Amino acid sequence: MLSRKTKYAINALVYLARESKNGEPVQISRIAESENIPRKFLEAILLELRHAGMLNSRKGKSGGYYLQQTPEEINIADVMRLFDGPIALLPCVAYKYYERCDECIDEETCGIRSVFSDVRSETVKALKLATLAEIIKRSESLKKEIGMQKKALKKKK
Amino acid sequence: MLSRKTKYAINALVYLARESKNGEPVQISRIAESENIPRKFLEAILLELRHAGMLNSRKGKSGGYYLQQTPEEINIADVMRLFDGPIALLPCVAYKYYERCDECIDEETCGIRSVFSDVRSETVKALKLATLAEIIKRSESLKKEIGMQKKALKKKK
DNA sequence: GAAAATCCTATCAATTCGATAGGATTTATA
DNA sequence: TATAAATCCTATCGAATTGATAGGATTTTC
Repeated sequence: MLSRKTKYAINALVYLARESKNGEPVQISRIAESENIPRKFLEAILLELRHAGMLNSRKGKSGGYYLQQTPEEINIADVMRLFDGPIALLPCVAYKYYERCDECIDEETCGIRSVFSDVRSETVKALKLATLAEIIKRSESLKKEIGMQKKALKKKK
Repeated sequence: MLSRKTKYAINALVYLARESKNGEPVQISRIAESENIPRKFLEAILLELRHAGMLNSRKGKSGGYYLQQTPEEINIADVMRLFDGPIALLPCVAYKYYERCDECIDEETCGIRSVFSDVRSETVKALKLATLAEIIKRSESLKKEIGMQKKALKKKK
């Protein structure tokens, strides 16, 4: 499962992608209130996202955070790796963060590893495609769909 | 990442599928030594696997554990759920273990949820297909492949 | 009845996780 | 140029989880 930290980070990023289109900085407290994230905790999260190069900030009065990369560049895979470490379910199939399994005798012929290697590839592929832009696009097309369904239901009545 | 417990469980199950084909019980200590798992820890793991119906046991002298289901029936998805809980990365897309996200305003139109729902489906599908039989099959075909490669390399020399 | 196996509950130490505290630093602006 | 308002940064905390162990109860074979 995602850690709360990662979930908060994703929510904050999507919020910024939505609200700060023109690159205007948004204050921490505004994000915290809108997304229901503990203020101080969010502060630490945004700091890490800045160090990772996804966000940038302006200090002082009228300061705040804004996207440093485009919504098309920022993807869930990178965010997850930043806060939760490897996406792989076993260290021996991790891309960054690779580590040998201690018990494993022969990695090359391990059937378990083979299975988890496939899972990792699939997952990373999907999460790389899951950019902020993609997430917003999905949510908008879902809203449209639901709207259509409600209309159809009303007509039926 | 998989917990150590789940990894141990998978290793023990694969071992049993390999070594106890005729349904003969295998002692905990033998599995523990072969797979490099702390004896007492493994004891607790096998107990849980029995309670879940995957294993059965015989007590007393010449007792031990053996598969209760076939190697084709026992799959990684079920083992992971047993020890690590949901396979989904967000509680709101979990199959068993579903839970609402607290902050989420509208689950139906959440782009984040949509992404993680896709990931979950893919992952569960792959892990359901990853039965003990499939794992053993993969490891054998990998051994064959590696053998072939070494032969080819020798010939070249 | 003794040996040898599983069964079962309780507990422990270390780590991780979610969160907070408190002040240092920077910047806009009145 | 002082002050208000924002981020920056490090330290710390309590609770939960994780990996592992202890110790004896129970069952079965011979």
